[in-house]
Amino acid sequence: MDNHTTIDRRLFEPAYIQLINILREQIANGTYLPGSRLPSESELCKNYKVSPMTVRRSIKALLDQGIVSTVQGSGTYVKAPNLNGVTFSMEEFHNIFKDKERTKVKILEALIIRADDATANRLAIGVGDRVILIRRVLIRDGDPILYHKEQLICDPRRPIMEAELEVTSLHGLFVGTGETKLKRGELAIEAAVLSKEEAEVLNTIQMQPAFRLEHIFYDFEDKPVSWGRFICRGDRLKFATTVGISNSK
Amino acid sequence: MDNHTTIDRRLFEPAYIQLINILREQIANGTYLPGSRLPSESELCKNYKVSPMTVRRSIKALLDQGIVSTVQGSGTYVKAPNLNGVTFSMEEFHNIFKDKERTKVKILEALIIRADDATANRLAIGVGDRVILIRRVLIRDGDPILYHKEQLICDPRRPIMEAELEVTSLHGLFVGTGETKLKRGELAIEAAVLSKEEAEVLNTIQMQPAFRLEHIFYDFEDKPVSWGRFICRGDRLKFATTVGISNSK
DNA sequence: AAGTGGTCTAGACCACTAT
DNA sequence: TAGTGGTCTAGACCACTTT
Repeated sequence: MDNHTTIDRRLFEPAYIQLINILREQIANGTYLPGSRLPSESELCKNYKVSPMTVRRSIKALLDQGIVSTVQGSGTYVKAPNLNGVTFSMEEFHNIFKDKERTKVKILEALIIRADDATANRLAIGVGDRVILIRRVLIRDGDPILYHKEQLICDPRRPIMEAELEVTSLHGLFVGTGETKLKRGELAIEAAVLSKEEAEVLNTIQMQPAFRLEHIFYDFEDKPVSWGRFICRGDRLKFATTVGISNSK
Repeated sequence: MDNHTTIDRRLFEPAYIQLINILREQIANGTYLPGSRLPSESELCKNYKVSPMTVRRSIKALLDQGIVSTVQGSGTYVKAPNLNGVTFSMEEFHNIFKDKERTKVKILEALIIRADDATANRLAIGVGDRVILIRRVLIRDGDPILYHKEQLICDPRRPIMEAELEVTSLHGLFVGTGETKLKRGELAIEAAVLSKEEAEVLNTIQMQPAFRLEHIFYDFEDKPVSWGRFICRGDRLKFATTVGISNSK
């Protein structure tokens, strides 16, 4: 009955983290199989000598990890791994930017052009209105790995060039500078094959599989400020994730 | 000073949800700009007449949504939207399976073959060992949209065919049946172009951009049970998400 | 009726940051 | 030193499920 690990209050690790790991381990080793019920919250309180809020916090964490599901009035149940709530993170993508030593951003072009249909549509402006086009390539260890093409609305109230380039600086997009005037962004991943232009910039051949990450950013008035695309060779990027109990905590 | 919305205890909506929405709205309308500090937890307790745990729950939710960050001893700060913690869900993908009326799974082939290099490697068996190959196509409204190719280890202790097909039934993979013996799975999205075979199954032309979702599932002894790939035309699938404050709650 | 999870209170002590 | 977030307690009441 008391056949379980205990929580060590002397450790640096908080009680609710210890309880998360205890329950995760018990699920991982088959003590509680998919579909079975975990001990009730009040039982866990008694067994591990912690307060209800601490138990709830631990269970909430397992809930967020997609490992269990709760049914009010009934109990907490171990979920079978499934593809339902799976998410893929951009961590791999993000890592490209992390070590600034190895990566350099090269601006290929920055000029004012007239908006075409697609651009006018996405930026909610008129066809032929002026927009700023920026083409950048991100180079790691001398190797071009990411092509970024972006169009920004021309705000007459703002000074044009240098400052504008900072509105969505690549670094700002990724780490978040805290000084932005941007409220939100919409992102989408598409499968694509490299066009001739894209292949040239990325120093490879046409028709190779690639990811396109399209983004539109909005200001606090919900007006579009910029839209663009990251293009990345498919063999340089992978979105990976796990379901169920992964071995690394 | 008391210039704020209040929490209505008569509503069905819990207090912590109301507080989440109040803070989200204030961030969305620019009351608190990116980089600025939210009122302290004790201030929020006083202002909205709720207990510390309720305030913490609300702030934890904003933290999980990537909208704010907390610094112990300093405060809670509004984050500028960035691509750092962005995740893409498989919801769109999952929706393909949801209405069972419109979608049918057709088994193209199910037979025992000898493992090749790639299969032996992923399933941790020997080259030439017997595996079960299943090729399925998912059809929606008469239109083939998803091609699934999977290889399962032959477990001599299990009866072969019918039962085996259920180990990773497409429906089971997505909704989670609760009866699985699977502990965890690893997933990865790759960009690809359709091969001749894939294009034929999906009733389209070669070299079209496509997503490949590779998966490996493990049992409770951490032994691989199956590996396979979903192949989907790029024009039938899009992974989308938002950063910052999205307009829909 | 008994048990379960969902919400919430009104405090406490600690680690950390700012000044 | 004062203020902040991080952890935790020991209860309470409610909505819901199970028997």
